[in-house]
Amino acid sequence: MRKPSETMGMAMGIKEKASSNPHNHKLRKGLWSPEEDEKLMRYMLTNGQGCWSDIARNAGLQRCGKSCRLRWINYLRPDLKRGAFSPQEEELIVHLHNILGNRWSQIAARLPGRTDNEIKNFWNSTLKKRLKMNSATSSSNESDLSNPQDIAAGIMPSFHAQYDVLATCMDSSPAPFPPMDNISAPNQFDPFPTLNNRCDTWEGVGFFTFPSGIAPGSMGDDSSYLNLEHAKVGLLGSEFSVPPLASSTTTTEENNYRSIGCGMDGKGENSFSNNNDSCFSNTTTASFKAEDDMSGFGNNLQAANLRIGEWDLEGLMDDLPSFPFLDF
DNA sequence: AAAGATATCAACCGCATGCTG
DNA sequence: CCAGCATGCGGTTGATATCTT
Repeated sequence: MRKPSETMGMAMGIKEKASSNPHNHKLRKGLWSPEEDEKLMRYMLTNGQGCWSDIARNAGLQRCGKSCRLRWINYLRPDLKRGAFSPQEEELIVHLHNILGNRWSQIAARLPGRTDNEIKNFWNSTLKKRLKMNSATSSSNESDLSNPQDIAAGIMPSFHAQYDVLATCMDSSPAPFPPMDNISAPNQFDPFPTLNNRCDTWEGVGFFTFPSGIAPGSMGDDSSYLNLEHAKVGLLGSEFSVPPLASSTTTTEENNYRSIGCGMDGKGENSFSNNNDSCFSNTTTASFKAEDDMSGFGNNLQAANLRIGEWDLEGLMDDLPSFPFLDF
């Protein structure tokens, strides 16, 4: 594992020498030197957060505000948790990714002290690979890869039961769920179907359980909508509790994490709000980002022209008690 | 020991949204 | 309404550490 080191910073310092020339007003790029870190850290601790371009200027940094912001968020923030992810954190990340997909900032908001970048890197470099290996191992033993349930089981053995729940839901509920056996042709197989942007596709519903009497899609006028208002996230036959958004910190940055507006944004991605009420009053048809997410059985789902509306995943998560094994 | 392959992660980039004048 | 700017997000890149041959 590569550790941040001064040598890296020094090396970059040399590389960036030209741009740090006082007569050259080009902004510096690349790795931060310890001196730059100190300047930014000192400024932030003294003055607090403000306009990032002002911070960059006032702190005497030849960096753009964006770069300063990133450095602060990902490295200098005092409340950052250092070191490797604990097994509990790993599991939580996997769970949250199943629910939220690649919404790293949303995931990070539930892992105090961790940054979206860190989680994203960890997912891409470690978890994805590990789960893929699990999948391969599992599938070579007993599973038929044409069956999504088996894939999910291979990737996340502990989630197998949730697909049973899904199957039950599908059996008893109308319209919104595409038939599982329509989901994928074996040779188009995305080795990772359950891990890609789960809530962007119907794959995600596999991990939701519904209270009795509430059938998925039965709450809205349009039966193709999935209303998650009362859905709970299931795990291992019991309710999987997702930790609430981090609330112990008071920095603006942390608040920013929590101030994502409700509804679907222009990117076609849904964003969420802490305001549960406003979320539901703001119904929007979601045309989820699909360009690189609809691999595997997602393609077929897209073809089915399904829509997901009235998401209140934020509310859903906030309603749940704390994740039990995290000692934040 | 050296070279190549792989893993890791800091930082950048482009795009989108929100705010303000 | 529009333009410009600041901010936030997710994807990607590239440098370096570590592992393997």
